[in-house]
Order: sequence, then structure tokens, then C-alpha cells
Amino acid sequence: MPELPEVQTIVSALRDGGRGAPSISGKQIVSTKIAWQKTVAHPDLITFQEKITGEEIREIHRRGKFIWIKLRSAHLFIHLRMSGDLRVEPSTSPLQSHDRMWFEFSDGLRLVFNDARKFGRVWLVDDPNQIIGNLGPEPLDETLSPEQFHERLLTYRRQIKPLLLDQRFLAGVGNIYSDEALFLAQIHPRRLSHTLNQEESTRLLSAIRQVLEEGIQKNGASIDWVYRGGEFQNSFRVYQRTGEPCLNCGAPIERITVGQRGTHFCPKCQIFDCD
DNA sequence: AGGGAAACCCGAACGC
DNA sequence: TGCGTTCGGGTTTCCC
Repeated sequence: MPELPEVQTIVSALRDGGRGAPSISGKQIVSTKIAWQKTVAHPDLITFQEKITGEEIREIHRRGKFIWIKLRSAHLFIHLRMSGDLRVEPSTSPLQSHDRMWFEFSDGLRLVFNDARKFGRVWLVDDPNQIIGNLGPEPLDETLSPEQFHERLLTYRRQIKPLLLDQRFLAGVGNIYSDEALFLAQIHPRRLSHTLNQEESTRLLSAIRQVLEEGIQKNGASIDWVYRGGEFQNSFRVYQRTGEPCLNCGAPIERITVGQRGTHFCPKCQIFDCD
């Protein structure tokens, strides 16, 4: 279930060669194979393949949940959604089940996009704003002040949890991290955004940063076997702890639905005291 | 404006 | 044991 921390971990590996994987910076793409057509969020596969062949990988970044690979004259974006994964290996390695797309480099290595649930997508665009133009600020960007964050909250009249999940409001927060952050900040997931005061907003921003940094430090979360990811799932405070005691007060954690999403919270610590 | 539902997927977990 | 059913993750799109 890749969200921001998982993406960040993979980006670091691709860019700096973490986790034992070689960096792919500077490599030349000699061919592209597409095993599952819908992986490419692009109307024309032929154009996609022709356009990317011969391109060189310049820089690797992250914006929100998107992996952003800058090429010589285009931008490749990859969204892993829940079950996507990337690996770098020799082109002679056997392919694995659920490998959906791979890029072969001139030096004999390849980058493979594996995605059991076929949710992930890949884009090739000229203008990065086509993909990331509407994303909200990065929560880990230090220039996002608690005051600015509070102001942004006031411009909406929405339940706080769906707002946190809205990538136009804030980029990179997914279901696990919003539950964890709201618990840390002791805010009910259905609180309306414009009712949060400055102190609560500051608490919430700090909590979001804390859980994201924890996730990154532990190489991400995974609620199931699909993603070969990290250890954060062993540190959930509320997520998937329905009925288990709250770590603050011992009350049983409840699970409700908010904005169509499974939502875990402590009914005693996160009181719905709207306005 | 904001909320709800449906669609996209498939493997795990559950019920019988 | 072996079926069939339900669920959930992120996002978009459509409808009220």
C-alpha cells in the first residue's frame, strides 16, 4: 500500500542507490515493454514507446505520491497506488508474475514496474504540470507554516479526514497516515476543517509530519504481503487496531466510515466537539 | 460546495 | 476441503 513514505524510499533507491539497488540516473532507455496496456495512462502506446526510446534519465524526484523521472526531453511519472513496486535488476533476470512494464537500459540493467492489482499508472508528458499541477503543498516542506496550514483549513468546510486525503489540499497523505495523524493530534476525523483553531491546526501539521517521518524512517507501511515494504505497519497506533485498547487511555479503538474510507480512531481521545 | 456512489483490480479473509 | 462473497487500497468521474 504505497503512500508517501514508500514512494520516498523507492525514490531514494532509484536516485541514490539505496537498499542495494543501483541508481538509475544517467541511464539510457533502449526499449520498453508493456505487459498490461492500462498501466500506461496514455491513449497511444506506440507513441509512448517511440517517444521514450533513446531517452536518458536525468533526475529522480517525488511530488506527492508520484515518482517523477525527468528525462532529456520529457517527464515520466509513476504512481504505485497500493500494490505497485519498482525494482532494478539485470535484463537477463527472469521476469516475475505481475510484472506490468519494464524499461531496458543500454548497460544491461532494467527497471521493472510490478503491480499485482493493476492499479498503478505511468505517464509520459512534456509538461509536468499535466500531472502534478493541481497538487497541494508538501507536508514535509518546512516553508509550510502552521499559520498557512490553518488558513488553508479555513478555506474549506469539509470533514477533516477526507480533506487530508484530498491531494489538492495536501500532497502525499493516504488513509493510514491520516488516521494516525488525527489520532496523534487528538482530532475527530469528522471535525469540520473550518472549526479547527490555530492550536489544533499546529498540532495536526506536526502530527502529519511525525507520522510521515516515522514511515520514511521505517521504509514505509504495508498492510499485506503485496508490497515488500518496511516496518511501519508494526507501529500503527490506531490503523487496523479496531477493538484494541487505545495507547493513551485504554478505550477500544473504533472503526467507522468517513468519506467512504475505513477510519480508525479513539472515541475517548478524539472527541467530536464541533465548533 | 461538498458528499455519496460507482468504477477500476485482485488476493486475502470470511462464511457456509 | 472447496466453493462463493466481501473487502479495501487511491483516484477519477458522475450525480445529487
